[in-house]
Amino acid sequence: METPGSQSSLHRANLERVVRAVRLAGSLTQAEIARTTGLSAATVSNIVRELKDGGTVEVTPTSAGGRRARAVSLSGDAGIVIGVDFGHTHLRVAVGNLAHQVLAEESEPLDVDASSTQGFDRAEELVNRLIAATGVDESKIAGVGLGVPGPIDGESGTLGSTAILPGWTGSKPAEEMRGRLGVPVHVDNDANLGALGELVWGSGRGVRDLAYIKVASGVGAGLVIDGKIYRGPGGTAGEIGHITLDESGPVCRCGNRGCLETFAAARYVLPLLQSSHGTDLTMEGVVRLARDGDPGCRRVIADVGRHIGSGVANLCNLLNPSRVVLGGDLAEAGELVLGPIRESVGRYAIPSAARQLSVLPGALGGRAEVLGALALALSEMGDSTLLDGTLSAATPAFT
Amino acid sequence: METPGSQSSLHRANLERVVRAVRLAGSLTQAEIARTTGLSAATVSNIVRELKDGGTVEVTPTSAGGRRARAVSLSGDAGIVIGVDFGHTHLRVAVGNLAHQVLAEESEPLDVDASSTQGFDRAEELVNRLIAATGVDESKIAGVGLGVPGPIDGESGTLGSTAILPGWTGSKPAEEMRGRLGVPVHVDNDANLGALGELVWGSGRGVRDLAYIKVASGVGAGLVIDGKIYRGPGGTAGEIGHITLDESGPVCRCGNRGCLETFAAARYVLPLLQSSHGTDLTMEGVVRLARDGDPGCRRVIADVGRHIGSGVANLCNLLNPSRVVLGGDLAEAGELVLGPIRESVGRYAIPSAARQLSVLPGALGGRAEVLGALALALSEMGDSTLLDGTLSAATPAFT
DNA sequence: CCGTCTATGTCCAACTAGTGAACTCTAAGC
DNA sequence: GCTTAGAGTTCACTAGTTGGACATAGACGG
Repeated sequence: METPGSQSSLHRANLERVVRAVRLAGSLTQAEIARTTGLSAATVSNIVRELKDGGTVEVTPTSAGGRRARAVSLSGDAGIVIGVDFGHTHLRVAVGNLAHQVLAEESEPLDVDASSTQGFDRAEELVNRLIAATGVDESKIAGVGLGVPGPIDGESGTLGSTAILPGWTGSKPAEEMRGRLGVPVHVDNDANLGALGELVWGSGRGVRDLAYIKVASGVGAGLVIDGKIYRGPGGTAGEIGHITLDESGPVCRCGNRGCLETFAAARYVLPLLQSSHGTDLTMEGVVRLARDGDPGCRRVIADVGRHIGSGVANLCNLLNPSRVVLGGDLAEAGELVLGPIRESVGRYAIPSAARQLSVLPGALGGRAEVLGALALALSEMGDSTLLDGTLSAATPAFT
Repeated sequence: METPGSQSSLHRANLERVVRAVRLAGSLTQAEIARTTGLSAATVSNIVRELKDGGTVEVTPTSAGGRRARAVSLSGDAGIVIGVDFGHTHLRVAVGNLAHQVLAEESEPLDVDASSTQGFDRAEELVNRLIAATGVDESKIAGVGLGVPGPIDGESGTLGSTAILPGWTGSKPAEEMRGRLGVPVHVDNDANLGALGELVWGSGRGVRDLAYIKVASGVGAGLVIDGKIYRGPGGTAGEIGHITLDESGPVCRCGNRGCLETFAAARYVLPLLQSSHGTDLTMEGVVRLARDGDPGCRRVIADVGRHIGSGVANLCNLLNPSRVVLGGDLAEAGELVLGPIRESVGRYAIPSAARQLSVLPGALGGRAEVLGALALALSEMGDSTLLDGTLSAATPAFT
């Protein structure tokens, strides 16, 4: 860290290499570590001892001078990460460890009109409750990922104007939560986190580039390019909801006309069904009715799918992701909405780009965002954090 | 290389670090190298000696035991790279050195109907001529970047169907050229190379994310994300020309209707002016007439700009690049086309994304692609190639 | 014109960290 | 019970970086 490019940094890199290998495999013997990392057995021996002393790693079977295959695995309590997701109506929290396991997860309703302060209070409470429930040491928290349903200004960390949580505009969620929990907090918007969540734990496993389309009260997309969230220089990448589909279409809340959102988002779609199906319909309800065979709801969902497909076709021509994952309430409609999407993509995207695109429903449902927040905390932390001793009570008092 | 993660690799990394620092600064003293790289003066001393012996670096003023500030710079003949660009009607070749300087550049007309073999023959000839002209040693060629006006299949390196160079479909340009020149050849399509060229030498300097829009007989975009060409998993990213603007618009050669290309590309636009301005009009001619005040041409160009702006607005919403550079013949029209583009972007893109977007004309004109090819050769080579001794006749006979 | 001062580059001894080879240990197979 | 093979450790060695001592040369001031 101090001296970039000199033995100590090499050593650090090798430590990380070992940790990464162990994490990916879950559990390895030293010999296997040596093979997968390319390091010599002797080096691995030293590194494993160092990590074991530091507490980041556990050596399972024998403890003394045993010989046969001692499995090395990340010690469960080396550090934990927390994901917090503020949704339109929910607050969700998940606790995970550095081995990418989710230890606990819980959600509770959140009043939309609540002030941001109340929201953060509730979040802090729920985090503490979950930590207590899992029985881990609070000091082991390595980082927090935070999802908010609105645009975040990259530099200042300020939450931009969002019609979803009216009282929250201008607040600085990362700062707030850091103040309460005393650990690094990383924020991003829900679409980006959903993308990351599906990539790591859901329908995007095995892919490096993914677009996560979330249809709820608005329409947004989270882009993951080469395994990392792509935010764009201004932090507003992925605004698929405001692609223009029809220059003379309905006026959108963004001020333009005929945005994809005006054909697909709940706030514009639900009114279409009000005269026939009553006024207190939700997107969830429409999906349920459609699955039960209601023709009107089916038609509306298919139309929404077609329009989303047009947007995805544009996305596909421009970005050519290998996978598109549909999230939000609408994903529950399954083929009722995916079919029309695929059809539209097939029609409007150039064939070579469309051919190798797979459009899948999200596998995580409403959990995608919290899990993405967890993944964000893990990735922002980097593997090095757990080697710094700040976590694992390593570096005994010799300074 | 053999042993990833062990002193020799550290040494390699440090060699590269020094080379990179020198390249970026052009010329540095050892003390400055030590400061910018963070390495110790002793290490720098050793590394510089090694590089000097290897021939990759030159030490300028004194040669013996002098003390005051000996400038270290990349030796001009440590290696050269070559860029080759096959355009619609041109063949362009540029020769550059590892210090990112262009040593020679030349273009000649190329018959569209020529076979690919003839084209490669001509390219080989021109490359040899330029090498002879610059007086560098042919064995110093480190790599070649090759631009072709059509889609390249990433895996096989096969040129896809392209209406621009009819006889070339199915050829493997990289293989062909490698066979002739005997050095690594990297291919990409002209839009991607144009993007890279403008990024490194033109209107994109200082930016990390850029979209280069090339309007010629077709409309394509090259995307650079975080300093690297983004091709997408299928290699077809950037197909902005086939974004659908009007579902019931004219039929496009891609089979869809109302693609951006049908409103902006030469093949669709020129016919509009045939009855009034004659049949042998070129895009260049239209631009010239427009600049001279011809109202019909001005109108057509403005309309093209508006449509391109719609496409850019979509691009902007989805990807949020910090800069869009317009290339191709159309760029010569300057504000006549940029104005309408900006206007359209302002209208159709979400404000937060549009606000920080700058739309600029290309600074390199028709040279963007060759220079991009040069840059591709440099970047694909990586800094390490010139440390391998394969180039610089290092590693004297002691094995 | 000369001494002093300072920054530059080089040399050397010390130290860090990885490696191959030898060695110890265990469990399995005969 | 003996052998064998794989696992992990120890040790001497080597590669490579570092801090400090040293030589050098130009700038500055007298």
